[in-house]
Amino acid sequence: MGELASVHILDVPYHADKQYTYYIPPDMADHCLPGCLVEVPFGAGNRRMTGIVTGLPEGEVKSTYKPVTAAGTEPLLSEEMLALCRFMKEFTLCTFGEAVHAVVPGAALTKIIEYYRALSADPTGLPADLQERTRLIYSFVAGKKRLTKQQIQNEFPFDCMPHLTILRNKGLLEKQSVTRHPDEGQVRMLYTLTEGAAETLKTGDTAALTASLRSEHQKNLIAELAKRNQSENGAVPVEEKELFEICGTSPATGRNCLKRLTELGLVCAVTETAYRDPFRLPEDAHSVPMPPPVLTEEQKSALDTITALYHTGEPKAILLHGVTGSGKTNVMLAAIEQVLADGRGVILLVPEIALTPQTVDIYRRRFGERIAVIHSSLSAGEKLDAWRRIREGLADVVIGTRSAIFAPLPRLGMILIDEEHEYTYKSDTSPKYHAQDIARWRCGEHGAVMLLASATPSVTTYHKAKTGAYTLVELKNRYNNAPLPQVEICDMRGTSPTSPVGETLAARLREDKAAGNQSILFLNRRGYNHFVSCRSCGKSIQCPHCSVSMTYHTLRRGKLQSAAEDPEAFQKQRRENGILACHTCGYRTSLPETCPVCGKPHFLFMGCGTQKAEDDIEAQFPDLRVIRMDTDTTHGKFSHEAYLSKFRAGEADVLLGTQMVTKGHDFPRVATVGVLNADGSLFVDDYRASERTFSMLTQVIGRAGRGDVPGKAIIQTWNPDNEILHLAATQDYPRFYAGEIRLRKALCFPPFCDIAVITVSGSDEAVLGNVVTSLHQRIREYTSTEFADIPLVLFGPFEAPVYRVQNIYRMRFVLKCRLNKRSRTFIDRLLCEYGSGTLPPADVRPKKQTPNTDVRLNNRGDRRVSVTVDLNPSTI
DNA sequence: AGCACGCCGACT
DNA sequence: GTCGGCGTGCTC
Repeated sequence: MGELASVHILDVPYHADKQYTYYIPPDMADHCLPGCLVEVPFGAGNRRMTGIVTGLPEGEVKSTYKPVTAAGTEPLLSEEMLALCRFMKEFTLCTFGEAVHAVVPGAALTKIIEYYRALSADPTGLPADLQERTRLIYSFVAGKKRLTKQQIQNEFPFDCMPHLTILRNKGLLEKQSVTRHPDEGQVRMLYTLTEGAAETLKTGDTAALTASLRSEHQKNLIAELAKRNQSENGAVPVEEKELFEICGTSPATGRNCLKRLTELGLVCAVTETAYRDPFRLPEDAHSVPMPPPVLTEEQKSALDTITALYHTGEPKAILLHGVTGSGKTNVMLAAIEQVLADGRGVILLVPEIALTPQTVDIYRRRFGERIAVIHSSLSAGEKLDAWRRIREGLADVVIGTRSAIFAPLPRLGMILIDEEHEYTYKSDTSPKYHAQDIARWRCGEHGAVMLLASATPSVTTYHKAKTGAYTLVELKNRYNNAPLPQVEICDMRGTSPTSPVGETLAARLREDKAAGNQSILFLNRRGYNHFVSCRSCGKSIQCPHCSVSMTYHTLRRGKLQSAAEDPEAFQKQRRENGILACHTCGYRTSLPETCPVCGKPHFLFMGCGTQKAEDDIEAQFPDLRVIRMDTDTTHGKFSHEAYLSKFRAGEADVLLGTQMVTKGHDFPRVATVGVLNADGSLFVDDYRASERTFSMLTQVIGRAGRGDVPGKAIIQTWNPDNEILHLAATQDYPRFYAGEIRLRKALCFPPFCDIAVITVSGSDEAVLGNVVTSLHQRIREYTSTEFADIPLVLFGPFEAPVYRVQNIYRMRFVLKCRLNKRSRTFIDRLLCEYGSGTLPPADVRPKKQTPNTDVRLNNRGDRRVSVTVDLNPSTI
């Protein structure tokens, strides 16, 4: 009874991700509960592995069972989180361990690190029969204390594994594993007067306490503590460091004094968990709580619908569709208030924290200390602290990006997803979950409400609202009945595709400047020139590791020489002033002197990115002050905010940038918004291209003319007749939706089917080809026999849109089908069969492998392939 | 991922 | 005969 544990082991490949049964040694029974972290021996070599106890099955101890070797003190995962991990494994086809990594902060998990160590520091006198490479590795390791496999591998261009195995078998190297325990959190030591001392103080004064003391320092410390003891809100313990600073005591003396005073029974230490929160407001900031916003009639009625649904106590999903400027935030704020008043917590997801500091600020000022903000630029320890604070119930308003959906609120009442249509809510690494799916599941568990908000909902969400799965709540009026910005679609046909600002927009920029207004320009491409191609052979310069063109970036600014006047000097200057960068893998290199393909010396610089736009605008309008904002300029933690506040303060006339300039910033003085290339996102090979373009344009247009300045949006395009552009110009979502949903139905795209993308990748193209062929055969076999009942259409195999990334080749299959238990079982089977990462089944393998020449000594590593699946990916 | 088992070719 | 490389399959 109770002596067995079902364990899911973390960090195992998909096909080995099963529940394993271990027996619990009697002394560990208290610590092996469902949700606990355990350490178990695994595999033939009994490697130490971390696992999670998922259940305590009944049954006999079989002789094959191994024992649990260590256990955490209390469950790390609640029952809800365990169930959530199981759901994610099934729903997204990830491993249980990957789900756990998403659900709890990394710092909460035990890590077992394996090291290699040389048993003798002397690299001479090695056995004679060792290969040169083996010796090389040994002398490298012998010079160091201990190294991980990766650290060793990084030193050598060939596969080290076989050599390490040999060295270990010969007793020259030793493998050891070290457990790194979870971060325990920081505890602050605070000092205060003992109760006895406090009593004395009540009857007498400070002098009564210090009378028996001889040291001046001790007297000072007591005086300060006494002062804090008598403050209005009871005793206020103080940190050692602060205390010493106030009293002007050196740390060494201070500590001695405290020790002595403790012995005398006058002072005692209390501990307090220190939750790190770098974005916490200073104390006085919440002294003036923000009053709740006053709602318009329309907003009030929206809130009533939401409240009514919330009070059913049953899981509900609502789409709050409000045109830009209709005050969705006010309704959300009010909804949150109500849930909090009901004693339950909320999660608010935003697309990207860095871009919405004002949004976060609104909530922070409203809810103060109850808020936890979660996002990627927190350190591991800060994330863990926030997580603990939420679990303890100390924070019940959680604001964050995608991963905040896992916030362990004990009583969850509502999940709000702002800008619901944003692609950032879909994870692109395993587990490839969509925050909305997790939200729906959690709301189901808690009987909570999922509230999706957007001005341009995704077609799938709107469809659910239209067909009754979600409740549709609409806000149709703009705040104060503010008029929509006037939109002008500018035909750019016949102008040079490299000149970013057309005549209409140029005139408008001048007007704005003259009137003291500001403008925002949006261009969906970083860099200077999008690509560089050879004048002779026409080939563009490709990244050596990926199959994409490299983008030219300038490093130094300066007057650009004209190419027409002196091609030689022009090119020399380009080479000296800039570099080529790969936006796929980050590889950077200088511009070559001659074409790598044909050897000719002249290049054409094509396409326009933000850098070039900035230069051109400055050349065309010398008196305009431009701020450029893209991932190249905003690397620092707070640099977004720095640029934005500079712009808000009027220190520039034009804000030029990529996507990030379009997100919810309110700039009262912006009169004009310009979209430099509206076509950029229109003809992407993705069924959501129209949806994206519509939403992007709507958002950009909404930036124009806030405040008392009438706004104008100028959309430059080479396709002025495109319907999507016109629909966005009039902000006519219903018509956009009607057209789009017809198209989706006719072509069978979501929401009328689901899409599964299976990717096979590997660094050996030939082996990859074999695996792809084999997998293709197997899919066809399955779909005509065991899984013939699944309605499905198979596309592929074909090369991924970017075939090669960092020297890994990628082939794809696209499956159109309904995702349900049955079709997931099918894909699960494929992953298990092909997921072992080894060779394809014998029947499709070439008879003889290429001879094991010196060039390809790392046979094993080269021939590995991996098969992954993405269900309803955010891009295809 | 890592380990052992088992098959086939090469070698004492 | 047996040693060793490589491929296959399993991990409580």
